[in-house]
Amino acid sequence: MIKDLSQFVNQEVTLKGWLYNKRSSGKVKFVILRDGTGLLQCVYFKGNVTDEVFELADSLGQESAIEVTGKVKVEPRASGGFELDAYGLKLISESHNYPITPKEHGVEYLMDHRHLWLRSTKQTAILRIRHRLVKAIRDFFDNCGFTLMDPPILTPAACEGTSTLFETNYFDLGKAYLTQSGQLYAEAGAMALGKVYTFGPTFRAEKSKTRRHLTEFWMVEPEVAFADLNNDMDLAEEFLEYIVQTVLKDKEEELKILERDTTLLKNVKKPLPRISYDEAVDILMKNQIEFEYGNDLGGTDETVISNQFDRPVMVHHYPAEVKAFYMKRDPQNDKFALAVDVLAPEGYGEIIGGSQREDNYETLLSRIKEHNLPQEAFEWYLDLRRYGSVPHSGFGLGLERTVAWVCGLDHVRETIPFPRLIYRNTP
RNA sequence: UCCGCGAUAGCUCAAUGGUGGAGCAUUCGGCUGUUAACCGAAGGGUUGCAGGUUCGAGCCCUGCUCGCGGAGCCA
Repeated sequence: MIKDLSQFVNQEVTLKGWLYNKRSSGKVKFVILRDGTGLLQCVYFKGNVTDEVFELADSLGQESAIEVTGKVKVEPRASGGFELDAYGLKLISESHNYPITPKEHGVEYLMDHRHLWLRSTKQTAILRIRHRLVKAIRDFFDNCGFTLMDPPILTPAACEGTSTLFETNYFDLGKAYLTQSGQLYAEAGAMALGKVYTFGPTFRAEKSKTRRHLTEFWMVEPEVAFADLNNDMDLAEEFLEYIVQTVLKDKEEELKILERDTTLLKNVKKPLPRISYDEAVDILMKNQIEFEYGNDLGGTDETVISNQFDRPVMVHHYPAEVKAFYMKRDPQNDKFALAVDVLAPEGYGEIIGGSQREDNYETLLSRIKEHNLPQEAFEWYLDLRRYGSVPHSGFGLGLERTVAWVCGLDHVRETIPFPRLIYRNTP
């Protein structure tokens, strides 16, 4: 593979891949090979190679699948530091009029050709960082005694009762919905295994049209028995530090390709600042932001607040009214929910939302009624409070928002191979 | 659902109400060290759709379609 070439200097190698680009200067052809691990400039001199090979090099279209043979040379003039003094060239399969040229393209056009756009340097860097992030997330929880538990994707009712969900017919049982969160099921898991996490796709049918929204996205949701809100925040900051520092350490090359300024990412270390909703509102007031006390924080509010800090900030104790029914209220003041949102810096907004859960049967039942939720569908959830209920907490981290933040992208649509947006479900 | 912006060559974009252009891509020619190579030439258009105003509309007006950004909702 191209990434391993430093071990093969002055040796003959044969590599398979695709033609990324080519340049020519009469009797010299520069063929840039792409193999998924990097780029390699292959040099063909007329006279050093057969006429057939030279003509073939001349006729290749962008993204032709090829096999090249030559000697690896240290070459400061080539990007990457190595090049191939090439003499062999085989065509595996042709490519002509490749739709994505080395010049500029609009996002809409690139998204129409997403299946091909994925081959480009920037996109492969993003996909590798996404992969590393996913692995870091799994490693963190696996090493902390969590058990992975997969929740169902088809669910009988809304988890939180607020979002609009994708609906489908489920045989004779009526409607089923695509899950918007695995959390309620994770709570059942926490009562069985102590510490669990779910990690899978979730769906929202909201007509959200912003750079932070997808209709299908991935979320990781840890849930811990015998944990209160403070334990939850402790876990969140340790978790964030681990996954961000891991990517910084292992994906330096990819972050460089993306021209990511990693100054602020390096600050992602515990302790993260913790402020209450009231303190957050004070910050808004000091910055002359128009804001009605009691409302949830909007996108611009989050940006103003997070700009006050040099690392992610945790905002806790939100007004209970703007939060989900299952969140436990503060025993000191039941106007507030024991909830926490983690806001990423640089305007990336909420990447984590979590809370301590209501563990009292009577209270939870009355919340379900207040929110006009179908009690029958939540009987199993109420059982968790009937049989050995304990304080427990958890949070959800949006993978795509995290990838966008770490990569410094201005839209989550580039963080997932095939994004699903309200006006796009292809390719 | 609401607010704002946009749609012109395969792509990215120009064009004062008066003969629709450029760069890249494609094809052909030139160049023995190119770095989104460069130089020369050629082909390439129902200006998103439907109406209207005007002697004349890519440009002005109305409606529609599609897209982008934001709000709300949320991770």
